[in-house]
Amino acid sequence: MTELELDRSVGLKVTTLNVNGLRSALRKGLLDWAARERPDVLLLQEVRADPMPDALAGLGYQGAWFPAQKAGYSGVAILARRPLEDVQTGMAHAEMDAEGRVISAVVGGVRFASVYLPSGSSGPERQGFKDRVLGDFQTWTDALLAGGMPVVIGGDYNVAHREVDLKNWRGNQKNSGFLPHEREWMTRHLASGLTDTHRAWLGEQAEYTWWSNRANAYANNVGWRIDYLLAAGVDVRDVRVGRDARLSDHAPLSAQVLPRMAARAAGEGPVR
Amino acid sequence: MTELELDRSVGLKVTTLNVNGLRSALRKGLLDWAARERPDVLLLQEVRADPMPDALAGLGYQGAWFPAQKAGYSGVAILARRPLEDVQTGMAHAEMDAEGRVISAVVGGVRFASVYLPSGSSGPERQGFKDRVLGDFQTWTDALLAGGMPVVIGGDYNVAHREVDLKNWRGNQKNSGFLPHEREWMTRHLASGLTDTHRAWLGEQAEYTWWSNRANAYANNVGWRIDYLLAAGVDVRDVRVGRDARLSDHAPLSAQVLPRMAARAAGEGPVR
DNA sequence: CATTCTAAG
DNA sequence: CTTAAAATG
Repeated sequence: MTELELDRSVGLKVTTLNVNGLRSALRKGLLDWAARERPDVLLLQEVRADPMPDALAGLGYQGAWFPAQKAGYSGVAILARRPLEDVQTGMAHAEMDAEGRVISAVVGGVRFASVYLPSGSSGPERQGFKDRVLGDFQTWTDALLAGGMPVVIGGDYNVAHREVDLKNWRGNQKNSGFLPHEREWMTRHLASGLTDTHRAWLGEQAEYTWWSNRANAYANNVGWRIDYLLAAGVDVRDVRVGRDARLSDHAPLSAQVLPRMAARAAGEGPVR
Repeated sequence: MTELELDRSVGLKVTTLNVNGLRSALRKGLLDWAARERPDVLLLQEVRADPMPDALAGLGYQGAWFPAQKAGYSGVAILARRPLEDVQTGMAHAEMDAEGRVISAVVGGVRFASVYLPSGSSGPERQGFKDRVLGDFQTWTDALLAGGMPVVIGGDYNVAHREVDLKNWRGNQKNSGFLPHEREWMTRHLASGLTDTHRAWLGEQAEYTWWSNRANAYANNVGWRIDYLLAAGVDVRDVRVGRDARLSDHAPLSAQVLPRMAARAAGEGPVR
């Protein structure tokens, strides 16, 4: 057994990725990427397909799927190379659950959640929906954290938190995703006991996870950081944005998740 | 001036083509094809676009367009490298004209019509529509022929006339496009004074103008002859199917159209 | 601008 | 199987 394998055996590598259509991401090389990166837990959003159990089975993944009622729309999934325990589809919220936006499962003693919060960019009606469900989602995470089990939430929040989290913060102060009340909600969300592991590990440097398909947003790195890995009760290290993966309009966001004890024993200083 | 150019100067080269989306055909090289083939008159069906006056303007074509009311559906056009006179959109038939299925214009003293008769393959309702309008279309061509002007009708009739006109005639006797009453209608249509120039020039050999996109119909040449150039009052020669063009699921069908006198003077024996 | 779905062929 | 549009992001 190599040192690398030893190192990995103490934790779980997790990746969150908005695939913008799983079939599209597969065409763009998701399988090769997964074979290379080998995350232990893969949290997918905007799957836009009914359950595809064979999608990553060849690489040893099993999965739990939560599609939207409407075909080709939204949908989340959680895949893992270890047993998935106590899968929970949805968050007991009729509107959110009709759109397939939350799924969670326990892997290695940690509850992992794949979350796709609504976009408000298509109009006032959807912004209203987003605004309403942010509060309900907070209620759900409050209950989750109260359970006491270690938690990792990965997903597309459709909110950039601070000015450093998008290229044109000045011009986007009136646009969905960087509205003052969305940013304040994110501040409260993090204060409720969830660490923004990207910020904690990588600091204040600008690094984005989503680029519009319009213009040349990606080439010019005109992006937003709207995908997060939030953690409670675990230590997290090696947080990394896979900017070059090009599997969708979002980048994969990965990290090593370590049980508190194991990390302490290693004598390092990981996040939280 | 070469002999070829001299030859061309006595007549008009006409091509009919179901483009299955003009934008798609442009992507597949319609412009290069037109620059090579240089038909004087181009009869297009299934344009599936609003008027695109610039589409072939660079090659010296002017056009008349008759789109369907429903965007992206059906639509016919007639383009020519000579002046278009007396353009007539539609056939004074509310249902047909709402679907942009007939347009005609006079070029060089000949009335050219671009026709897209309905498909019945999507179900009984559309087959019923097709069956009804075949009679109305015959009424329209009767009036056209009664006018006494030379006529060329080019288009997608969605009917194969005889057994030689499709690969699997036996298996298609109950399928739209080769139903007995459709074939009988075609027989009467031709008997009303319109020459099937393809049959007249090329004889009994099997040659198709459309291949399904399914399976490997094109590679196996499992096709149908459902596109026609029908003529009255003109001589027609050099009828040719451009099987290798691959501009859509249909092949272009081309011919030389000669005023009766010019053809007679040349001492040849053209069609009719 | 890219995705998936639908209607139509 | 392919096109174009519609909805959505």
